This record gives sequence, C-alpha cells and structure tokens, in this order.
Amino acid sequence: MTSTAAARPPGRPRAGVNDVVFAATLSTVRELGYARATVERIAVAAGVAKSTVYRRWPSKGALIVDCLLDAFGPAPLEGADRAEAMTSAIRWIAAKIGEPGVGDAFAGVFSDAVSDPALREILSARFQDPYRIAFQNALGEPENRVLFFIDVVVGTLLHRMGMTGEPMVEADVTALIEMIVPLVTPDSAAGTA
Amino acid sequence: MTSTAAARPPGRPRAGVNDVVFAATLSTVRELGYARATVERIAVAAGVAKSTVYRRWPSKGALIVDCLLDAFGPAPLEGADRAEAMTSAIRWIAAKIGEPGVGDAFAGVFSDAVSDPALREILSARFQDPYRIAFQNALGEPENRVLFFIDVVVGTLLHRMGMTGEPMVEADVTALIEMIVPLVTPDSAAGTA
DNA sequence: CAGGTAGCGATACCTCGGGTATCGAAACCT
DNA sequence: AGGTTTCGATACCCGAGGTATCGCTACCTG
Repeated sequence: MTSTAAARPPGRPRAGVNDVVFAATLSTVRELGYARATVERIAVAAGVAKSTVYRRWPSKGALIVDCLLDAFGPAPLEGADRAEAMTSAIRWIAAKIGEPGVGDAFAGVFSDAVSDPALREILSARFQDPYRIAFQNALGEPENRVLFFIDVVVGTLLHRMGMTGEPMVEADVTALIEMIVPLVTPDSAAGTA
Repeated sequence: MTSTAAARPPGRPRAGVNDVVFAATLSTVRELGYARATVERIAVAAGVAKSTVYRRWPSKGALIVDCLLDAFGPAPLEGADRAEAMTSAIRWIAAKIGEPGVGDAFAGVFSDAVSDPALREILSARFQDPYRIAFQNALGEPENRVLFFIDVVVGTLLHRMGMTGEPMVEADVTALIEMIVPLVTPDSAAGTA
C-alpha cells in the first residue's frame, strides 16, 4: 500500500523554499511598497530565480494571496460569547493589517483584483471563503450577514490604509468594534428562537 | 481693469473637450474595466489625441479623479435633521458607486493610489477633502469622526464592489445606514452640550 | 498683414513590470 | 545508467504609462 497518498512523484524534488519566498515578499513590500515589489525583486531577495517563483505560483496575485494566508493563519474564534468572538476577530484582523508589509500587500492584491476577475476568484475562494465559513459557524449568522460584516470591517481598515498609508489607530478600531458588535445575534436568542 | 482675473493667456485657446473626455472615460471603463481602459483607448473614444489628454492631466489617476469629481458633483446635504442628512448622503454615495463605470473607476483609482503616494495626495486633497469638510459642517462632527465615517461607508461599498464586481444591493445599503446613523450626534445635543 | 504663443493630432519612442520560453546543470528515483 | 523534474540564468514578448517631436492651427497684438 505504498501508493496510497504521497507516492513521491518522479524527478527532482522541490526545494523547501516557500517560507523564504513569503518572508522575502513581505519584507520587499514593506521596503518598496506593493507596486515596486516586483516578482523579480522578490525572487532576488529570496535568493531564488524568478522562474522558480512562477513555477510555484501562476501570478503575482496568487503569490501574494498565499503569502497572506501564511501571514494570517487561522482566525482566533475563541471567546466566552459571540460578542467576544467578534471583538477578538476584529482586533486580530486590524492587528494583522497593521503589521508592516501585510497591510500593503493586502491592499495591493485587493486593488489588482478589482480589474482582474481571475485574481478576484482566487482571492475570494482561497482567502475570504475559509474565514467566512469559520465565522458563520462561530457566530451562527447567515452567509449574507457575515459577508456584510467582512465588507464593513475589511473595507474600513483597507480604506484607511489606502487613503493614509498608515494602519487604523487603536481608538478607531475600538469605534469600529463598538459599531459592529451590537449587531451580532446574542447567544441567548440563538437557541430560543 | 481688464487684467483683473481672467486676462486670457496668449496662444491658441483650449478646445472645450473635457466633458467629452469624461464621458469617454466612464464609458470605456464600463466596457473594458479599469485596467484595460488605457489612456490611449480613452483618447480614441473621445476623438482626441493621447497627447491632448496628457496636456490636461498629469497622469491617468489625475484624469480619473477629475472624472469622478465631475460624475459625483456636490454632495446632497439637505435633510430635516442630521440623521436624515447622513442617510441621504450614504444613499447618494452608494447610488453613485453603483452607476456603471463610476464604481469601477473609483475602485481602480483607489487601488492605484495605494502604491502611489502622489496619486494618494491628489485623491485625498482634491476628492476626499472637499466632501469631508462639507460633511463636517453639515453634521457638526469633528474631523476624525467624519474621516471614520468616510472610511466605513466608502470602504464598505468599495470592498463589496472589489470582491464581487457588483455594487452593494439595496438591502445591505440599508443595513449600512442603520448601523451608522445612530452614531451621529442628534441635533438636540449639539446646541445644548 | 506679420509675428508670437500655445493648443492640437500624429507618431515614434522610452521604461518598467508581468509573464513565457529555453537551456544546461543538478537531484532524486528505479 | 536512464528517466523525470526542478533549479538558476537569461533572453524575450507584450501591454501600458508617460515623454518628445513636429507640422499645423487658432487666437491675440501690433
């Protein structure tokens, strides 16, 4: 039964270089901004050939999306109740977007996706959907409601980032939380209704 | 006193072609999307040379910003009270962003601005600031509060537009209004406090 | 009418960045 | 040893923003 799952494919195995590329991506974006962080420069910063990058990711956007997935990791959904889970999730996203490079990369790939349906599909399916589903389960809210919350939270944070170049300050993140948290269905209503 | 203000400068006067270019810009963006709406194509659609466009606007971004200013016009701030003014303003922005071409152009220029500080400055100074000041006066809210409202409203609408390619549906715009309007200072508190 | 100035269309051009293609050299398996 | 795939290097294509040149045209002033 050696052929079950991971019967190593023939040929030279890939070098375990993804993490290095992710790190190089974020640091390059941090130093030069999204537009000037070319794939060429990222590859050089990672000590890798440009062709190697394009062998792993079909486009710059796909690379950035995977890089963001790596940077964000799983959403923290622990909390005594739903209001607390929502609060911690918003603070988590705000903090991630505030990390140097991450916010720029996020805003940049989002921007590219506006004019690129293929990238939009990648961003939606690989990045947004997993978090959306996790939030639906954690909050017990319907899909369209969670999508609305995502639009508000991520849209607000990215707009601030895009217009000022700086992440949203603590006080405004708190205002954002105070605006949204009252909208989640309280735990008591979930079981009874 | 013929030299007071508008002593016409020497040389051939400019042809009154701005409106044609604005219309061509929106229709080209509507048909091809932001990225493929090149300055070349816009110029051809307007029946104008590319060099003429660049003589009037220093960059594609600046052209789009002026085009959006023309498309948006002054903000409607009439309303019996502040809550009503806020409501009508949000519906107005949502409707404008929903117009074919306008939303794409807005999202596109915003995206470009993320990686282009010069364009960000143009967008902030020429587009956002006038509306921000008008809202400050109409709502009697401090600058940072109005900036927060703009982040939430515009950010949410653009995020929806960017992720789905479609403007936000009526029901969600209403949800957005119901979320924000309670946050504006009521008229009664403004004079008494 | 002559001369100066500046917008206009046309066109050629530069630059940069995403993405592709090719090649010889490795690395791994059977 | 032979097959298969990756790797780095490099050259290349293409589209788009932006610049520059040039002959022409419209307008004003003297």
